[in-house]
Amino acid sequence: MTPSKDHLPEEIREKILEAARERFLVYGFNKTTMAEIAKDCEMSAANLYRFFDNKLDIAVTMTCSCLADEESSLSQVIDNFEKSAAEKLRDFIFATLYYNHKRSSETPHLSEMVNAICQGRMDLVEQHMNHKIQILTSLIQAGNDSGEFAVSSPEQTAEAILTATIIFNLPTLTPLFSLETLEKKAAGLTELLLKGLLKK
Amino acid sequence: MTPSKDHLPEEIREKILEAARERFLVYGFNKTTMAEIAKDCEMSAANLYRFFDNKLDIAVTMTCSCLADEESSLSQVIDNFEKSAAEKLRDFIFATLYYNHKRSSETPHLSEMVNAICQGRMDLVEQHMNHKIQILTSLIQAGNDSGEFAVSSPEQTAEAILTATIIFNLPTLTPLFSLETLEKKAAGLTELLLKGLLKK
DNA sequence: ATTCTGAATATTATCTTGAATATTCAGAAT
DNA sequence: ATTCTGAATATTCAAGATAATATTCAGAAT
Repeated sequence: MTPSKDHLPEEIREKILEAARERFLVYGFNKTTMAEIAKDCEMSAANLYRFFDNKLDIAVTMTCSCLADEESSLSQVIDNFEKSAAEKLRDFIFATLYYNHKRSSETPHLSEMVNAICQGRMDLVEQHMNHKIQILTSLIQAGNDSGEFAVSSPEQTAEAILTATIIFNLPTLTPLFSLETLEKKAAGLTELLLKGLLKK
Repeated sequence: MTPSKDHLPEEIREKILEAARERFLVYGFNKTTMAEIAKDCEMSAANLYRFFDNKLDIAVTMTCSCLADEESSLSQVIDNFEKSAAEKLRDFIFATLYYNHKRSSETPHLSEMVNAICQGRMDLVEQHMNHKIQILTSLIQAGNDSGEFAVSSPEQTAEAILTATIIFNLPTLTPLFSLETLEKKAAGLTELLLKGLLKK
C-alpha cells in the first residue's frame, strides 16, 4: 500500500522543511543528508519518509513555495492601483530581475537545486511560466482597459514579453552578468517593449 | 623561443581543421584524440603542435570561422535591398534561430564544444555579440534613414533586441524547445518588437 | 635549415572499490 | 491503530590506482 501523506500533522512537515531549507542553503542539496535533517528535527531519517516521498520531494516542496512567493509578489506589482500600466510592466521586469538575482547571489548552491528540479520535474517550471503569462496578460488587459495600451492579443503578447525577458528568469544565466549589467539590459528592454505597447 | 605559426603552409592547417571537424562532429571534442586527428592527416601528433597551440586552439579556430559564417550571412540579410527594414529584422531573427537550431540538431556534441570554448575564451562570445550589435545597429539606422523606423538610439535598441532574442542565440537553450515552438516564439517576439520600432 | 617523429613527461579521464547515504521495512513504543 | 525507530538493503559518492591522452622536446630525416 502507498501510505498517503495527507492528514499528517502539518507542523511537523513545516519543521522538516525549515530544517532542510537551512541545510540546503548553507551546504547545498547534495551535501545535505537525510540523517542531518532528521537530527535537526530530533527524529529518525526513516520518519522523514512518512512526510515526504524522498529527498527531492522536500526540495520540490520548498521550491513550489518559493515560486508561489515570487508569483504573489509579482501579482502585487500589477495590483498597485497607483501606478500606470507602463510603470507596472517596468516593475514586473525589475521585480523578476531582482528576485532572481537576489536568490542567485544569496544562495551559493542554488544551481544545484535548480538542476535537481529540472531533471524530472520540468512541469513545475512550465506551470510557473504559465502563471507568469497569466499575470502579464491581466497587466496588459488592464492597460488596454484604461486606454494606455493598444494591444490586440494580450496573451500572445504576454508570451512574447516572457520570451524577451527570459534572461532574467533563468537562474543559470543570471549569475553570468553583474547586477549593473542586468539592470541596464532590463532598462533598455523595458523601454523598447513599451514603445510597442503604448497607444500611439 | 615561441615558434610563430605564421608562414606555415595554409593547406596543411586546412587539412588538420577538416580532419578535426569530422571527428569533433561525429565523436565530440572530448572523445577525439590528437593522435586520431594526426593519423587522419598521416602525420604524428607532435606535428599538430607546429600548426596549433593545443587541442582547444583547433576548436577555437573552427568556431571562429563558424561565427564568421553566421555573421556574414546575417550581414547579407540586412544588405538585401529588396526588403523593408521590418522584413529584414524578421529575417535577422529567423536566420539566427534557424542557424542555431540547425547547428544544434545536426551536431549532437555541440554543447561540449561550446562549453570548452566558454571556459577561457569568453572573449570570442563577446566579440561575436558585439558584431551582431553592429549589424543590428546598421539595420536600424537604415530603417531610420528610409523613414520606416523612428528609433532615437539605434545602438541601445540593438542591444535590447539582442537581449530579447537571446533564447535563439544560446546553443544551450535552443535544444530545450521544438523548432515549431521556437518559430512561434520568434514570430510573436518579432511582431512585438516591430510595434515599438515602426514609425507611428 | 626545416619538417617531422618517437619517446618522455605532464595532465586528464576512467575504473575500482570501500565508504556514505538514501530508502525500505519489520517491528518496537505509545 | 498510529507513530516512530533500528537495522537491512539499494544506491550514490569519493579516494586511490590505472590507463589514456595532451603536450614537450631531443634529435632523425629531408
